Amino acid sequence: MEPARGEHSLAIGEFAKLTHLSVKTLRHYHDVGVIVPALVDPHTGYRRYSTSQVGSAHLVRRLRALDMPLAELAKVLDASDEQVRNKEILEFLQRMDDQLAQFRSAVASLRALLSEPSDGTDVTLRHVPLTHSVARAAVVHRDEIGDWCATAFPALYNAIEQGGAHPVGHGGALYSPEFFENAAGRVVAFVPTGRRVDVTAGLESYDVPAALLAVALHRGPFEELDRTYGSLGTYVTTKGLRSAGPIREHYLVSPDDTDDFAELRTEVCWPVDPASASEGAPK
Amino acid sequence: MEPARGEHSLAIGEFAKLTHLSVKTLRHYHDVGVIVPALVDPHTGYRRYSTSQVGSAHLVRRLRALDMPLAELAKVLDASDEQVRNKEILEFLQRMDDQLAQFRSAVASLRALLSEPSDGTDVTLRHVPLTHSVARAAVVHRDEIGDWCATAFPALYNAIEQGGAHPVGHGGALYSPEFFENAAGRVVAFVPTGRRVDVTAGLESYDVPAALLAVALHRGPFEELDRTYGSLGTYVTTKGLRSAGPIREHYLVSPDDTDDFAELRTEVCWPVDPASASEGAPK
DNA sequence: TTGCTCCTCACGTCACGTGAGGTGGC
DNA sequence: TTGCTCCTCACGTCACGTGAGGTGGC
Repeated sequence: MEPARGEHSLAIGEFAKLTHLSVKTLRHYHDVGVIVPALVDPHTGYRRYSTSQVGSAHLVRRLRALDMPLAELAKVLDASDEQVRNKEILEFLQRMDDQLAQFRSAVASLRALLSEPSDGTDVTLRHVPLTHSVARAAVVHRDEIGDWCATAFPALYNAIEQGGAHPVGHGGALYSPEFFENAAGRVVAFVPTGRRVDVTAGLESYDVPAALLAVALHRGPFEELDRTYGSLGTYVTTKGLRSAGPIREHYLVSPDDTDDFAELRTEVCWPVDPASASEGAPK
Repeated sequence: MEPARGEHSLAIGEFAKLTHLSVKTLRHYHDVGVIVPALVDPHTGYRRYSTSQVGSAHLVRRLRALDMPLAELAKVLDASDEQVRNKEILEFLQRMDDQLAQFRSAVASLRALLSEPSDGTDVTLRHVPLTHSVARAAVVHRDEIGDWCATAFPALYNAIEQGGAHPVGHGGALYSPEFFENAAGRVVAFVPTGRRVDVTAGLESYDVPAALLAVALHRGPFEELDRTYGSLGTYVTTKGLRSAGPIREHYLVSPDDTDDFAELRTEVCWPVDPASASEGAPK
């Protein structure tokens, strides 16, 4: 890219003043291709920027202030079409709104932890029978679990309807230990149907196994599930129960039912070995 | 720290389930002293966590969701006193409010850049004489410039009053090239007094040098100063003017005068070599 | 006893910042 | 010509994640 006629060229230090980006930052942006100098002296390696690059540098500064990754930034700047570029930026701003909401709820969650006493969550033991269901399984990262469920459950309910069947209970999911221990692992989202249903690609007919479950009811947003997991896990541990199989969640009141996440209700179910439970009973 | 009587011990994988922190993360937190296991088997190295540690792990998760640095987190958790701890957290939440405001203004600044055309800022050339002032100088990082000015200027106005003098113009500051090029550099905040004033420690009597200034008026928040710098710097470059000395800002309407940052008015002044200006004149 | 869980390095990632040591431009 | 600006490595930082390779516990 050569400077057009009438444009003037700036040394990196001058360009830093006009853009409020540091020299170190500018060199880094050159390395990764975010802002490439209009000219690089082949002999000395001196970078020369054109005054016409100042505007996009200002854009870069603003997008970086909002933590847009450099790789995405490079793509945005490369967008040949002006309108494509602005559309991508507006989509990014949309994601920023989501982040803002997350931020707010993180603050609320911290305040709640400080103000509310560690609750003595009620735990009940419950036998559940094998349950015919329609399910979708995948390896999911914890960060993406919300989005994944948001597409999985509509697909499941839709498939059940297409199959001429009806849900006979709330949707739920099984979480492998790796999901918690590695922050990513196999998740099975299911909706019970009571009978086998023919399903389309991407879904499967699945029998949720019978189990003895230690169950606690979680009230509120999913980000605060750790508290209920803590109470339930402490209960299981102190009672000397041995865990048996993937943890389950039952979505009694889900985001499909309410926009107020304080109203969400989730059963957290910790499968336990019946032998360990009966050992504890006589005590 | 040994587990108290009645507490039960958890392997790292179990602790991960109760806290929703990954095993890798828990090992890292051990390394840096944020969450130290209640017990480490000296033979096998196996970590053992007590159920009483679950609560502080939940706190850690929330503070990390708000990007509290681990070093600060370790201090918060070490706070012997319960009240000290909560006070530190509430102070942190206060800082979060500030961050939230910054985030909003970053979004606004991006939208403004997309919607408003690159403005043809008016630039004027102006000779200013040497000006007796009271000043405070320091090496300041760009991130801290706002806070630094917020303490510097009240100190300057106060010293002038104590010295029985009066300000004879708006406050301003000189910014060394390094401030822009390295994101940190010498800054001199000054308030003109028209005469010498005896000053207290930390301040100095300072003569702002005479200069020929290329001046542009910036309207709006300081985060958007880059746009005015871009216009002004482009002007100086295209006119073939040589810059001469640190850039100055004059705070015509400052945060002391208004809470609405859209109303801020800042003169950005680019000292230029008079010889280069007269060369341009005949053209 | 099998496999699962746990362990410790060592290195990678992301977006720069920090020197060291050296050369070019006005 | 002096000093200032610019250059390129190489390494550090922060908060983890990613394997590799190996051992302990039920």
